[in-house]
Amino acid sequence: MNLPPLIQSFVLHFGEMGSRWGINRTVGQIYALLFVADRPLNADDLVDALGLSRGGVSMGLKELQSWNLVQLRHLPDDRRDHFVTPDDVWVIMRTLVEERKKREIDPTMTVLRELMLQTPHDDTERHAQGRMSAMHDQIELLTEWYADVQRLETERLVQLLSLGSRIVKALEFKDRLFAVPGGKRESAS
Amino acid sequence: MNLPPLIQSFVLHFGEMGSRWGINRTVGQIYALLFVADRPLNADDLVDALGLSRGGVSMGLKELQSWNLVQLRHLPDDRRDHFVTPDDVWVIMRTLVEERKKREIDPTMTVLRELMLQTPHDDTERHAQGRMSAMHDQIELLTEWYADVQRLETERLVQLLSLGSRIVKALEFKDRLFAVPGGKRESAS
DNA sequence: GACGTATTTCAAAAATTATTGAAACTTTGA
DNA sequence: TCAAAGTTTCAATAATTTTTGAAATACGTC
Repeated sequence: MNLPPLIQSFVLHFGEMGSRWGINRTVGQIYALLFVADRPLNADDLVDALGLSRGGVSMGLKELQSWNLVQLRHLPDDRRDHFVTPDDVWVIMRTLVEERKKREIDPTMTVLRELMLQTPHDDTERHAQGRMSAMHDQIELLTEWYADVQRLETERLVQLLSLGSRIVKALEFKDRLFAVPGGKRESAS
Repeated sequence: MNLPPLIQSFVLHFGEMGSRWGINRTVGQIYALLFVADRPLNADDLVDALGLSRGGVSMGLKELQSWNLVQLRHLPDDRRDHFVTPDDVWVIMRTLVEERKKREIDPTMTVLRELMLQTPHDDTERHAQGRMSAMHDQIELLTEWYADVQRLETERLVQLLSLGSRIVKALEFKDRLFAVPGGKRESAS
């Protein structure tokens, strides 16, 4: 590996974190380098810079493309494939959430929905189904909230995040105007 | 494995998803069973129900405890350790986010902060440091938002989530009242 | 302290996942 | 159609992770 020290530290860290993030070292390193690179890189660049095998780079890039985390880019007068990550870190974050949801949440929701349809057969199963139902409903609330918020332009989203929990102050003030249909009654606050 | 069909499907699914969630099959199955069980279970219960080895169950429980996802519980007149998951799925979700942040985000933030302090040494490093800085700032905004929102009572949180992006309507209305101190100047909107 | 029970540890084996590199395939331009 | 350049595949190998189960340790009671 032959990289400026700042970049090398970053790349090595991403390689190490890979296993916690559900990707392998190779993929982590390739992504890290593309993320900080100041120009599109091709497979040879990656092989040289990271000291990986040709095949490994090819597979890593394929995986990153399947995650929509890198994009193919062609340079004039060069028929090799080059790759970049999106410039906008918000685009990257949205992609990450989207893809993780697809891989880590959607399959479970499918199973939970199926299990909801079965008829419990004794108290133990009835209790289990109740727990699964609670899990299902909570995940659904979260994913629907995200689907909703995700449609906001980045600028509004940042505004919202910057506000943090001060948002609640605004809500308290407006409780009467924006009542949630069917919402619970509360003790006067 | 000897479980009612509804529970068995759930347990097997969690075992399969384990690898995507960064836990192993054993841990996934143990957690799933504890989550739906209608009483605290001990290590023997888990060995019998899941067909795992004694040692595997011990290690799995240790890992789940390190994640704060299961709690030790003692029953009267029984000196064996029993285990439960928290009843409240919101408590579970908060724990999960907390622990994933600790494992998947905090180490990277530490590295990013260190790399921010280094002096870039040419244009390539300067560009790389800019990218790292953008990554750092975005993650910080998100984690601070979460730290903030996380302090809300569950009821308020659910209220907020239910509102989804309709929250923006409220914000638009109140832009002038809740200006963020030090916020960016923007083209007139 | 000694006994019986419960729990943890850990080395070895099994299973899974990552990586290499050579061969096969694809694409492009002449 | 061919040759050269670029890319992907995949079987073999390496590395890592998971799982087992027997031995060691801890705990509680007499």
